[in-house]
Amino acid sequence: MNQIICTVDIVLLTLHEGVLKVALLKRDREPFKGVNALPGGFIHSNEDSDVQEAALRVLKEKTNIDAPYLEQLASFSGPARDPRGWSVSIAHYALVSFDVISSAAHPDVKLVSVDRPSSLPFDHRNILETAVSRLRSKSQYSSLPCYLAGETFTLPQLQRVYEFLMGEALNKVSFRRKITEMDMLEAIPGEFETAGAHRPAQLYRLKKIFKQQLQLLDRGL
Amino acid sequence: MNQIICTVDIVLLTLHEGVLKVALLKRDREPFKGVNALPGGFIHSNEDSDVQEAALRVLKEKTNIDAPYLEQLASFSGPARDPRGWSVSIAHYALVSFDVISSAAHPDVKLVSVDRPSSLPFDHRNILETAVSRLRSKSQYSSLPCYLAGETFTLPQLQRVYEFLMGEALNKVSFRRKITEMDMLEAIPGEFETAGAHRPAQLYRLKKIFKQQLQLLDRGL
DNA sequence: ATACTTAGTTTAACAATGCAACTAAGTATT
DNA sequence: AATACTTAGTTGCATTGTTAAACTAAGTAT
Repeated sequence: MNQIICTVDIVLLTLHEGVLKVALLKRDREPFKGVNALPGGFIHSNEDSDVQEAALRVLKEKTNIDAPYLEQLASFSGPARDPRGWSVSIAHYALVSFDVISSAAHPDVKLVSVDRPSSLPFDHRNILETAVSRLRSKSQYSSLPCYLAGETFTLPQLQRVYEFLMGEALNKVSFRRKITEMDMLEAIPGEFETAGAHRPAQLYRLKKIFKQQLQLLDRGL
Repeated sequence: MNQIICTVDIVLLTLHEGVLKVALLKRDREPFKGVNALPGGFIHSNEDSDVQEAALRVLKEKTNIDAPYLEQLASFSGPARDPRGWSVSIAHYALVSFDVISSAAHPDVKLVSVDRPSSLPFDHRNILETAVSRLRSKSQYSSLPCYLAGETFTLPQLQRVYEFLMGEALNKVSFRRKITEMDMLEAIPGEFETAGAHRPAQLYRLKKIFKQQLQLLDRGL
């Protein structure tokens, strides 16, 4: 059997200052030592129970972040993507609110806009684009964007998240109808967000059942 | 670095006699020698240019089939799924019409209904269920089912394929409107399917552009 | 010639969506 | 303290999309 390098990479995405950003980490070893790259690492067959656990472990070790939502993205493979040899990277993507990243406060983690294509090592540009495209596509008909909105949020806040990801303005009434239809949120009794000289907005959170399980719509937003 | 076993498995699906069937192959070596399993094999780093090519090669070698549509499904991994040790299988699924399988005429290929859960080795039951569920889910809003319908087909035939996969009767007018909207088929001039004592149906084929590229709908069927 | 069957289209009822205008509830201004 | 202003959240209606039923089309069987 031929030797194959087996790794995981994580595309950690967050919304900050109205743009979608990815967490990059300065590589601490060769190849590409010192270059900013997606957090990644080898699968450890002695401690990981599967690749998803490997991804969660790598993310925790390298960025000190426990991702509330992490999903397998795809495999990226070939003889040339890693200078060390024929490799498979099983890429994952994770969504967090900005405060999860800032409270983890890891000094080497850098947030970079996904649209400003700084040069990335390996095929990380390709992995990143696949992740962003998957996120945008799933935003059309699922509860996925909620994981970017944080623990609690108002409906107008959530609508702005959806609108950003889908790249278009959404009708307020339709949006709220669809969110109600998904039946994944619960109002936090008595909690409102006061954000200026106007009526405060009700705060919501994801129902427990939907913490790791996406809710899907039949007919999109 | 720890040694990890790196393989591909292929879920080859087809429609035959009104049921969805998966191609199984009698294993020619240990582990599970002689047992029916999904076609699979090691990635060959000296000849495969990526895992997709590995999957196409394995499928061709083991079943003599060139899959017109093959897509990555997901990775399945862990210390226990393969008795030889910690392993990753990058599973793919492929869709073919029944005549592709019968014309390949491989003696060891067995077609089995996906609903009759004959016992499968490794975690192949899980892989199979994931593939079927992905197929059913993508059938809701994409051109994927066309690959099960063969090279040429009539609209009523295609509708029956969609209905089978979606598990519900579809409205004829709506179905045809959505198919037109997808704009992925071309009528074959002058070719009709005469299937009994009634009006013949126009034959269609997938436009060349959509031979490997799915067409998606905004709002499902 | 007439009946029968399935292909494919038209019509009209019905359901989903989206806009505009409304009420609600706070802060800022006079 | 009354009024203006802003954003939250709802209501009603016009518009658009979806579907069932009925129709026409084109073949074979009787």
